[in-house]
Amino acid sequence: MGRKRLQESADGRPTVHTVAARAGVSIASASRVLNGVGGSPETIRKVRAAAAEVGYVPNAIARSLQSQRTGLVALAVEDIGNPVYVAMMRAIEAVVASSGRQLVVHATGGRIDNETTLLRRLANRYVDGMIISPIRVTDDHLGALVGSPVPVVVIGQLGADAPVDNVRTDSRRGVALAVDHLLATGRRRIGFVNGPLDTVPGAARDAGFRAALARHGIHLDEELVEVGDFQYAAGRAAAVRLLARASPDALVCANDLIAVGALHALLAARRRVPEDVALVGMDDTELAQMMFPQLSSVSLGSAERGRRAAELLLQRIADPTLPPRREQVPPSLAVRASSGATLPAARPSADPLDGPTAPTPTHPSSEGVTA
Amino acid sequence: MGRKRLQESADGRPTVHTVAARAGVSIASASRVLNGVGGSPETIRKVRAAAAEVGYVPNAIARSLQSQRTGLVALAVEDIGNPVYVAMMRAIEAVVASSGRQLVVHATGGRIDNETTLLRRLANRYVDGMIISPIRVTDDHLGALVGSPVPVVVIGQLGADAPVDNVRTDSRRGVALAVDHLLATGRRRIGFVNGPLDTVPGAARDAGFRAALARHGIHLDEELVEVGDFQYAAGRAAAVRLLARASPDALVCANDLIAVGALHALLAARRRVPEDVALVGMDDTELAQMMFPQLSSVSLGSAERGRRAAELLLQRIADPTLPPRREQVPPSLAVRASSGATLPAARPSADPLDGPTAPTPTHPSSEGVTA
DNA sequence: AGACTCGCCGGAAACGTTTACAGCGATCGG
DNA sequence: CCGATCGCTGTAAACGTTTCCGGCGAGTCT
Repeated sequence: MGRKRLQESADGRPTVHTVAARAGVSIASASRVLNGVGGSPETIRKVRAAAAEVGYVPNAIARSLQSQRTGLVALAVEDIGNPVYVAMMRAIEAVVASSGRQLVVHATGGRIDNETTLLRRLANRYVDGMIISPIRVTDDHLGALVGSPVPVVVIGQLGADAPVDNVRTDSRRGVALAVDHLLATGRRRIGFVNGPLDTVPGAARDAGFRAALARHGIHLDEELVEVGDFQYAAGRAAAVRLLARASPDALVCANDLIAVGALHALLAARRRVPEDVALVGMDDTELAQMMFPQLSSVSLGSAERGRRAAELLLQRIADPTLPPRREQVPPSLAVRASSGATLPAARPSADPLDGPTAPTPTHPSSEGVTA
Repeated sequence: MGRKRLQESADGRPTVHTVAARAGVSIASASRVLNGVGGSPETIRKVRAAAAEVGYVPNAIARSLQSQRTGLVALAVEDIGNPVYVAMMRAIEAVVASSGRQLVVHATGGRIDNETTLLRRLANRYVDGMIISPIRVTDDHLGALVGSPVPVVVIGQLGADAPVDNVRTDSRRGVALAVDHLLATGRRRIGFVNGPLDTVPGAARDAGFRAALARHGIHLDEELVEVGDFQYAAGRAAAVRLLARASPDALVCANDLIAVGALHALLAARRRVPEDVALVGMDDTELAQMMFPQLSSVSLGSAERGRRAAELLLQRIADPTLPPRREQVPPSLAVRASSGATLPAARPSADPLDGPTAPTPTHPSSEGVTA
């Protein structure tokens, strides 16, 4: 009852040997036919028939071992639930899939050790490359990055000299877009709900906010700044704290999740949006359009960044000798109902579908004002 | 300058041969030490030192080829952006990661051909198992499922006789929970915004809605039923159509995304929620709690289903001879502000954070009323 | 007609790991 | 003091595939 040696795999499934034996040819010929390279018409016929009869499917692992490539690409982000990463993931998945590869997703929870072990584990060659969007960057990171045996593309800010493929945006300028817009529409006491300052985006957005106010010669009242983390619940709590001690007429949030939390806090505190307080989020995720009123949001081009990162990665996999490249996606501002009104103006009853005074009725509107 | 044969891998990275040679032992001894099984103290010391010096990392592919397991688990869902799948994915990721494995994610877009090719491709053994949540089930599916050479667990409704591990919920009863609740709070003209009827969940929810009304002896006005797909935009459009021709005092939505779309449509049409129209979604995703007012929603235990599916899969990977099992997660109803008021009652000013008349202030409240 | 090319074929060597097996010295018990 | 036991080691086979290379028959060119 024992399987014939060298004929079928351990679990009884057919191998290339099975097919070859059944077709009466060598495994070399069988392999060639199955890969569509070479073979006489007669051989091709016999091998195809044999393969079909036994239901042969090549073993991807053995193939990988031989070809030194797995057809897998990894993506490591902090939280696969954050809509901004969902958008990135969608874009990446699309280009990765179009190259016949598949995506392995890791949720790092933003923990440094997780990320570095992930990077080090790359050395075991289980994937052909990796896209990582680290939220904190340490020297350890950098070391693991440059020493990585497989291509890595980083989405996000990185030291200027790091010899690593990198696609980034300018979130400082993104925050400035929001501030400019709010000032232009008559807001004066602009609050800021940020994520942790020890993260790369948190620090950049804080700097951007302060710089933008300074550029307009406006003194920043520290009471108007609050910090939580990049989640909904924390954003809501932070906004509650801020509202308890200050009365902003506008709120910039470092994140759409935070912005949604802030919207909750505002509505619960009986402030009208946008009449009493204008609200601007960041990342311009689908969430922004799902809220009521729809949220203005600074687009940091997450889908675009994902797409470009994936393309960079595929190119580097194809040719590892490429010099490190850096791409930049400019931010833009999508103005929607949550910051649309400078005062309770008469509503133009244009589109019955949109919120009070919403100027942009189109659905996936990316018609942002690029400063 | 050519690399020494059998010493390092094609790209110059150390192999077990490198380590063995450097330590002056055989590759068998090196391998044993590196796997922590056997070896004299002296050998262990030498091998460890050699491995550290050359920075040896074992090649996962070669290991997989030998051990016949990859340490990867696949998850195939329709849309990785839908928060219900995000919740599932999180839960699955947690248990999969705790077993030292990693998750490969596929977005099928709900297209049948995609799903079946995915299932057939399992035969190439690139993953140790797969969790799939098909939205439509054909005979082709079933064929590929039962014939699959690697374990597959299905999340969702499946033919009663299919010999496949399966975790499901009872969405018909879920819809009934919503209808009962709305009737109990005095609603009489209950509308229903559903997804496509040719999908498994769409059909089940339609049947559940009709059965629930019939059970209460209520005639269903077909004007109160509308169909779109399971996305936000389509849900919104469907709700707009429905509101244009009928005046429900409550709306059940097959999905939280649809419910959010319906909320938009309602607010834009100047219907107050819940005073004029009560709103209940399904899936009880994070989105439901992010809306204002917070949405009542029928929990179908998506995280729980994901968790259980992952456990089933891991068990079957460990022991493939297990008989097929089926688990059922009961639905429950989370009542929140969007259906909380039967009439504009006086607000208990309990928690300043919550919406008008919100009865459940706790955050990730899963305190649903299980009927 | 003979040397050459050319297409096809099969044997065998890789890819990098784990592991069955056998050998071998040292220890232990009688 | 000698045979059995035990722990350690190295050789080699396996996992399933692709591919290099030499051989061979049939044509082609001179």
